[in-house]
Amino acid sequence: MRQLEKTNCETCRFKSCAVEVLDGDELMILQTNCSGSVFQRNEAIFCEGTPHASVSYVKSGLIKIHKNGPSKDQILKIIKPPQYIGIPTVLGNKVNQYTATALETSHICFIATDIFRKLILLNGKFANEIINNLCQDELSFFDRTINQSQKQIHGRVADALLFLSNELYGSDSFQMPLSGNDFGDFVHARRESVARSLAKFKNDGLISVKGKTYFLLNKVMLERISKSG
Amino acid sequence: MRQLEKTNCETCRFKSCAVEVLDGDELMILQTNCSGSVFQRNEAIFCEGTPHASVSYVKSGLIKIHKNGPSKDQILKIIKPPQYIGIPTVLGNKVNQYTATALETSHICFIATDIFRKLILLNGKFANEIINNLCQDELSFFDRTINQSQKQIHGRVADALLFLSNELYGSDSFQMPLSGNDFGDFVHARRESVARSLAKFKNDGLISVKGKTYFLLNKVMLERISKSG
DNA sequence: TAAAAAGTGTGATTTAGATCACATTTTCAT
DNA sequence: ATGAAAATGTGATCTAAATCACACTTTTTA
Repeated sequence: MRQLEKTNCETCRFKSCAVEVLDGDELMILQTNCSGSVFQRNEAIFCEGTPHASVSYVKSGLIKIHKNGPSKDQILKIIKPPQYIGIPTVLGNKVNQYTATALETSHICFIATDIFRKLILLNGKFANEIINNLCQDELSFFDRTINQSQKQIHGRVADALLFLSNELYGSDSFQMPLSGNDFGDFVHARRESVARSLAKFKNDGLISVKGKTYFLLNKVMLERISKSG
Repeated sequence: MRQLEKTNCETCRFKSCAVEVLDGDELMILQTNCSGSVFQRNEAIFCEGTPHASVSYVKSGLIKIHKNGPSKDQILKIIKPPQYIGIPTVLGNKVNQYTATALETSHICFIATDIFRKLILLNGKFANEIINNLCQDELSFFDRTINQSQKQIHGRVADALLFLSNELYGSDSFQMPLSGNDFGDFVHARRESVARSLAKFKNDGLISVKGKTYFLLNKVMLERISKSG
């Protein structure tokens, strides 16, 4: 059984926007019902199909949200901190509708569902922040869905590289957190197709790869490939 | 310019779950900032790329939510009443990220964004209902995305028929609200591919079509096709 | 009510990417 | 360290669905 540690929400360096608006009493409620844990690469935080009674909050690390489909696993999104995960699961259903797995060492807090709901009911500002969060999420998921389903493989792979560089790491070079299979699950393609696409990008001098380190050498061109599909 | 009519929210027969929890004062606030209008088939309620300052609420009719992709339009979801639309657009961005178009004559209410936000901040129960709504939405969108991107055409078309029958009309026969092109945009396929799939289903005795009326004759088999991809 | 426009059905052809096969490299456990 | 297991790269083949082409039907509007 995983060891959970008590957290100190009041002095937490990684407070969410939502928690920022809580008053003293509310923070105390959170405090006494929140605990944290560390997950290593490839450890599951929660699993599709199992019941779960906590909202999770990513304080550090990197998480993939994935779900089994008719023929393969699919990565719905990649989450970087600070961000809540599993809100829809916990508030909408009793059972997780997807799996969350750490892609690198990650610090996660767990907040009991009923407490989370209590905070929503108590404090409109908290609720408002959560709503903003869910809305932003929905919009970016729409975007991703459309791009993934209409572009062809080179465009999708270019998209993913730019996402990793711009959104996740904020740098033109980064350690690839995804295995070939994961990359495929992320861009709706097979591992082999992704490898071929990356090989072409290397060959064309758009990227270079040393071990797990990726360098985006020509982002302008990658953008163009992403746009043209 | 479209004519907007004052509504009476207190006596409205189509109150949302969220509005049900408002108290007298809050209902008054809503009342004075809510107006309605009727949209005919193919009329747009709001358009992608244009600014919008109201949340829309579908009281009756049927709405498609669609968005331009790199190569074609895509129907993200089909909304039946009672349901809010455009919450993410209005609360997340200033500009609509997608278009909403009536598929049949529809009654829509508009609630000014700042009022909607005010109600969230004022009443945690209202916020809670909105959050439930957004969560439910996200989960079903995940499901749909995975199914659409992993099944092949017959499975996707069977899915869509079952969705229309079970979710939208609650009947084994219904008037098809989608044109061939729309159907394609909904199941991520071309019009021709959909026609071929429907032709096969007709041929195999799974459905029959008279004009715009569809009869699902063998749902068990359609379920099986949907599952097997 | 006629003409134009939009929507639909179906055959023939093309193609992106899945699938298969296997060699090579990396990672992991003993 | 060493062998087993997992992950990766790349060529050859196959296939689902897009694309193209065109006849036919329905809807719109002048």
